[in-house]
Amino acid sequence: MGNVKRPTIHDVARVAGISRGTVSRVLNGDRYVSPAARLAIERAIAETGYVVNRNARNLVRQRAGSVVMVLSEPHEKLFEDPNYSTTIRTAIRGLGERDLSLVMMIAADDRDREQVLRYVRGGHADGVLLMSTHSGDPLVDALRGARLPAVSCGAVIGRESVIPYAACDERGGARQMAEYLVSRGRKKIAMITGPMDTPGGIQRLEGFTDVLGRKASTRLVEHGDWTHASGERAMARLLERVPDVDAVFAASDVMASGALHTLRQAGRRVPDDVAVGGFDDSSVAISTHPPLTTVRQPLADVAQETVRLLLALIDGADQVEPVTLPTELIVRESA
Amino acid sequence: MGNVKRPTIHDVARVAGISRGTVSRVLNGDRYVSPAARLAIERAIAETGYVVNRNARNLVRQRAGSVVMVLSEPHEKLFEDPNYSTTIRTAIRGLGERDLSLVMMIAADDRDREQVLRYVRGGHADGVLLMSTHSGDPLVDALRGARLPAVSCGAVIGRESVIPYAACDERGGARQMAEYLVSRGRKKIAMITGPMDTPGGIQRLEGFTDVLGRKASTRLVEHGDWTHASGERAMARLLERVPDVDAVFAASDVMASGALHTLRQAGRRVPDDVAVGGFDDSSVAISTHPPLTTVRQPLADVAQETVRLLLALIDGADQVEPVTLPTELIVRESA
DNA sequence: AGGGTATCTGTGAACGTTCACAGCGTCTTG
DNA sequence: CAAGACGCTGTGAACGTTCACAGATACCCT
Repeated sequence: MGNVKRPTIHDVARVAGISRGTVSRVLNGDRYVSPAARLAIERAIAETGYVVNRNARNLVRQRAGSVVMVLSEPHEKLFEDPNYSTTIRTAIRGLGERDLSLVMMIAADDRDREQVLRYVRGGHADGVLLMSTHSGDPLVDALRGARLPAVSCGAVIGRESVIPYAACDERGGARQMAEYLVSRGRKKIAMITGPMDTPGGIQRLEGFTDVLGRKASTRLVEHGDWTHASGERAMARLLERVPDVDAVFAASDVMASGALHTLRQAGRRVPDDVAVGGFDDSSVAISTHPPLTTVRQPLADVAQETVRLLLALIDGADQVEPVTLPTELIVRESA
Repeated sequence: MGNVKRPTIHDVARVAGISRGTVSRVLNGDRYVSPAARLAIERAIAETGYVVNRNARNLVRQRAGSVVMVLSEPHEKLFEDPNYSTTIRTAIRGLGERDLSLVMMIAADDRDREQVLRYVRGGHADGVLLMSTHSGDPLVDALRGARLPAVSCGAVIGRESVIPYAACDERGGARQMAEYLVSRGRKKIAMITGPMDTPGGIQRLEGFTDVLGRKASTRLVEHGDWTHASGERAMARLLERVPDVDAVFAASDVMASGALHTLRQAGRRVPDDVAVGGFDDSSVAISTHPPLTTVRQPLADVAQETVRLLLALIDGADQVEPVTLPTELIVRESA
């Protein structure tokens, strides 16, 4: 649009009175440039307003110049978390320092996945950042087949060995919550899990059973699917089966909010009759009544580590060690 | 990594026994290609697994090959809405058909904005998709200066004439809610607005006063900042000033949830004593007690229109007409 | 038959970089 | 003083496309 022609490296060279080879060298921080030349070139760059053309650079360097972040949300759950915002922002910054841009793709259905696959297969990305990918996802194998650097933000259960990841210590976080409920004198502690094909689903339950041991009988465990409605239903089933339940740990704040709803309708007081714990410390945690005691994840750190691993892979590392970071218990009024 | 060399258009030409010019023609859907040549080339493409190199194509075409979506979230509000997910997905699909990829940037603070500006100024994007930009944002003028196609998803108040947009009819939606509350016999209807530098803040209040007329006295209007806490505080002030208030319309579900909290603490029953209306139909709308009557926006349609406008601009249109789409009232139990 | 279209094809020259190479001073060192 | 090392510079050749142009064939119309 009405763009005046952009200055090229030739223009800079001409203005500075130096060859384009040397200009390229200062652009890329080569050692062998005389102070005089460097100064002249920097002046010329400022004067012309030169910015490198990424297409030309990436063409000759044989790179794509971008990393694609794939959001796999099997359900209609989607964004919802402030998680994404933090993660995306952190990723953008980390990648930006290496002149990589972050392109977004969503892999919610087969059509989406097809598109993602074509994209990465086509060599249009230098790496892949997987978000909330579940274990059965065909994308994982496809990506593996494409031999492209890929890292997951959050472990991909059953695939830890095939896709490196940075994640928070979900199991440890669940353990914190369970220990807290026990320490408050709760005796009959139930759990509402997430889907058992997600890391959050599996590992948060593991942490729970770590603490409760054989007290964590199947009678006290119900499975949800992260949604509010599933939290409601799971709580209803628990109340029916174990009327004297005095605490419930939901694997997400949203499900905890559903549980609160059911408890209220059943006339139970929270936390007096039943203590409720959530997970995520998402925005709903403070909009429920009472506000949720929950587990906070170190999202920014996880994101940063994810990017670090991916960059290492892009730089040619054969493999990288997964990273796990600790969570924090946030005590509010629901427990 | 370990990538075998990717086939180029030359390889396809060689395998098909046809010149690269003709290959390029079938790739770009040119009319003048004989059926025989087309067939041979398609075979060769399939055989070699050829995929066009975007850098080379974009280099010669003098395009960036991507559109950047800028998320401007002045506060810590950030993602939160499923809004984003829908919008992003729709945008990816729409842009994908034109071989444009969607790169994400966040402009929450000056450092971010600086980065965004460098990026678009540098010609690294063919267009800009503005999300939730507020009127004072320096980015708007900067973008304007860069003479780059830019469209906002949701109007930028005070800048409607400078940045084209697709948005839902916020004012009409607020009108729907106000009319509904009136029709249910509510007499003292209050409003909790959003920040008055956002379209949602201004236009939802306008719709409210459209219906209430002089009954919408300043006594009945409180300003919030979209957060839960601001909803709580605004409601508290309203209760103090107008104890006999019998309905409140909050400009967002999150603030409505805050209002519910305050009302409950004040011993008011919802909807019996006070009806509560929200806006957005976001995930919190069904996790509150009682579930919120709210206004749903046609997000997918808005996103699609936004992309359409941007593409028109990229294609060289001098200007485009803004688009406004109707909202829908969702009646639940809070009103 | 001859001239004009319409359809199809191949070729050369860009697009804006980086990178390897070669060249040339100057300094150090044996 | 020759030989090498070091610091710095310019040049040519890629990278993989598209696009304009020119040439070739076939067809239609007068």
